[in-house]
Amino acid sequence: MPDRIIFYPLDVTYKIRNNHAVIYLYGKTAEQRVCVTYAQFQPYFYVEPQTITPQLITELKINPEIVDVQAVTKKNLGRNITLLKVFTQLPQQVPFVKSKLQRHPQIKNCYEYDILFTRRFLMDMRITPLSPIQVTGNFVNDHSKVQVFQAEQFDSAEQTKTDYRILSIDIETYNPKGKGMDVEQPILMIALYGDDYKKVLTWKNIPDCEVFQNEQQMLQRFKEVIEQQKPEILTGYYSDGFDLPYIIARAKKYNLNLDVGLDYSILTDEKRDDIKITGIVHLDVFQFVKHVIGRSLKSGNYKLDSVASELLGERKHPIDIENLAAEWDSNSSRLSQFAAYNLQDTKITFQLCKKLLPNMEELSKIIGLPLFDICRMSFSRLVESYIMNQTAQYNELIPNKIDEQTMRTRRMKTYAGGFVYQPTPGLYENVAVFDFRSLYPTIIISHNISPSSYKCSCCYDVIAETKDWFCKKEKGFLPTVLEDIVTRRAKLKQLLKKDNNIMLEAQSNALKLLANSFYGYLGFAPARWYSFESAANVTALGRKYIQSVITEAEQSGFSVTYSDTDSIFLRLGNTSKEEAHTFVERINAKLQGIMELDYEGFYPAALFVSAKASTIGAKKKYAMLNEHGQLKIRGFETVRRNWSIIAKQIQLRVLEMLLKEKDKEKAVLYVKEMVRAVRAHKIPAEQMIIGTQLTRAIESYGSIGPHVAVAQRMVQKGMSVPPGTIINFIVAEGSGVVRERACSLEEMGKKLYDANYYIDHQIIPSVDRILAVVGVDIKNEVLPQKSLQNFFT
DNA sequence: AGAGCGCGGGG
DNA sequence: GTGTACGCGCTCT
Repeated sequence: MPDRIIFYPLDVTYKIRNNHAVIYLYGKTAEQRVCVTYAQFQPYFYVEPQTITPQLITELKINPEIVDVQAVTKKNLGRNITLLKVFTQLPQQVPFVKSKLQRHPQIKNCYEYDILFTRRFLMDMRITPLSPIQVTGNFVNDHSKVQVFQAEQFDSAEQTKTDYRILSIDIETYNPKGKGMDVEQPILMIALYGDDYKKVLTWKNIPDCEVFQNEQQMLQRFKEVIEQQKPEILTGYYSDGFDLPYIIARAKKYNLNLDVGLDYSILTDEKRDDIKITGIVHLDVFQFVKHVIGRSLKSGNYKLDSVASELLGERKHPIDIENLAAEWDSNSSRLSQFAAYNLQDTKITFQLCKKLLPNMEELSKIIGLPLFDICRMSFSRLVESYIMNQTAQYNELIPNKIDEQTMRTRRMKTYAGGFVYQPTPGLYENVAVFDFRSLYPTIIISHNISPSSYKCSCCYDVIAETKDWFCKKEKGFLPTVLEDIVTRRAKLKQLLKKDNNIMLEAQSNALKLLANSFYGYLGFAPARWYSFESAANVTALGRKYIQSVITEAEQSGFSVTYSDTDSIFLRLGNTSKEEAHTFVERINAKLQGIMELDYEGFYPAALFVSAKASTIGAKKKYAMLNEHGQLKIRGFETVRRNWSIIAKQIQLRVLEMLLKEKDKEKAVLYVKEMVRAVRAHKIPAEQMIIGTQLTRAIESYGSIGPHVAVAQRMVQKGMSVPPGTIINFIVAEGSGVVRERACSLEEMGKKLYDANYYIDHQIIPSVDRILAVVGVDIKNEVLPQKSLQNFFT
């Protein structure tokens, strides 16, 4: 007698058992974690023959890897197409059989051969991650940490919600000042934070911590806590790139088996930049922030402190982590503050995860992909996955990915982008920023923009600028999918008016995100549904619409400072902030449908710099001062690590002097003074250090940059420089290219740093475009003699 | 000018 | 895992 369970799928994988692909769905019932297996799903793909003949089908069936062939009809961009559905024994045979059949003289093309097997299963079986399903089958014995339920059948179930157990992790490592990630150094603390467990593990006597003899025992305990806490979600901040790879590397050193997977699989970071744990969803909050919500944040960076501060109103503990190594060595009593700092990081990561989870959950359900994938995908991939999920409903064929050559061709072909109101470089006061993102979805829907409706033979209604037209009679697949998103969202908004439910809100956000990403997807070169003509006409129409808003803004007494694809920066002039609000309301009242101008924020000061070698303002490169006196810096590369401390410091001070203090003379004097100090070698060499990461094995470098040259000498001295090492170097005086003069701090000895290099390549580039805005040519200010010298010789 | 390479997040 | 991010800017060749 079979059992029945209500199951919430969280993640999916598959294994080969007895020459058969078996799906392993990991998730939970209302009570506990469970693994559901299913063995009746067969891999397949499609081939398009010249003509379908019984002989061809018979011939294909002789193939040892092919288990069945069926004729099917699908729609391919509006046209019907007859195909053969070719089933193989194993998923990995699909690409193999596809390559073989592609060479067959009677076969024109192959389709859907690169849809991941687990993805195919979810789509075809209509199994939606996180949505409960009724599973009929039996509990069986298997080598697993959770009960395994062998499924015979899946049925729909009542859509109820369940909670997930989250465990947040964060490590602190021994990392003496100035060094990058170095897995040769030990992990000092591991914090874990969940609903029933909030603890810091360490191996020195620190109050309120779980103290171990050594790092190895601490790591062993880390594994135990995961086993005891039984999280469904393990979260961290940049845990894909730091915490987990670090833990894996240290465990490897001690030959410690990190078999945390629910099938006893070992945690590994081999050959991938994300880390998957079988049966436990590893959510790296940073990935989701960076890919999905980053653009909507006020903060210009994605550091944990900034993001938590903005989303939670909670900060990291204000402690200088650079001092940890020294305090550790001296057994300082202040170590408990570092433990508290460590725990705080897991706490805010836990809270961020909880806060963002509804959005991720709804995206996961709407797009039909597991949370693991959702939290790591960029907009275009989210859109593509959503469209792929919709193909079944419309019987559409999924277009193939394209080859490298086509990709290059697509990338070469450009079209006029979104409207860019060229900012006049300048320092402005009272700037209001508006977001105009729902413009493009409306255009795609109302103008039926899609590849299948492009230049139809039945209607002719040209778009003035492009002389193109789109069918008015037959709706294209893509506009249909997009309109469905918009309609669903409109209904949700009605519901939200009555019931301000967090999940409905998240659903609405997910749909908004998809709708707003649709246009970008059409022009995204690797897109399966890429359509140059569609993208080009969307922007052409967009420019028309936006320009009319800009005209209106100007007529209302605002000056437009800057505008690009999705935002407009207005200078208030004599008008007030309230009038800006009124203006937005007035525009919104006129806009049709869901078209909407969002008020993004108000900035008392804003600085726009010019693009390189141009008097036109650079796109997405500006610094603004918000109402709380914080600088919002966008697009300046100097904030990065591979600039010297001195250059970063000078840039920040100059921006502060211009935006906060509004004192350009002071800024110029400051730069001149710093240049003089650099020239006189009054700045300590430490401030001149440029840190660049060695990303691979030293032998594998073709071109030898300054950091590689320094690393080569380190190797000669017998030091180990594994990939990931940050090479700190200083450019010393002398002749030859930069590489020949790059030295580590130790190698500097009595040598002097090359003042000219730092002035020309670090300091001036970090401020020249900023100061150019206020009419200062810093190069001339700093090097006034040059022109005179030329004059006299 | 084109190719090669590193940046972000973490400590 | 039916696999291999992204877009920009610097340095070397």
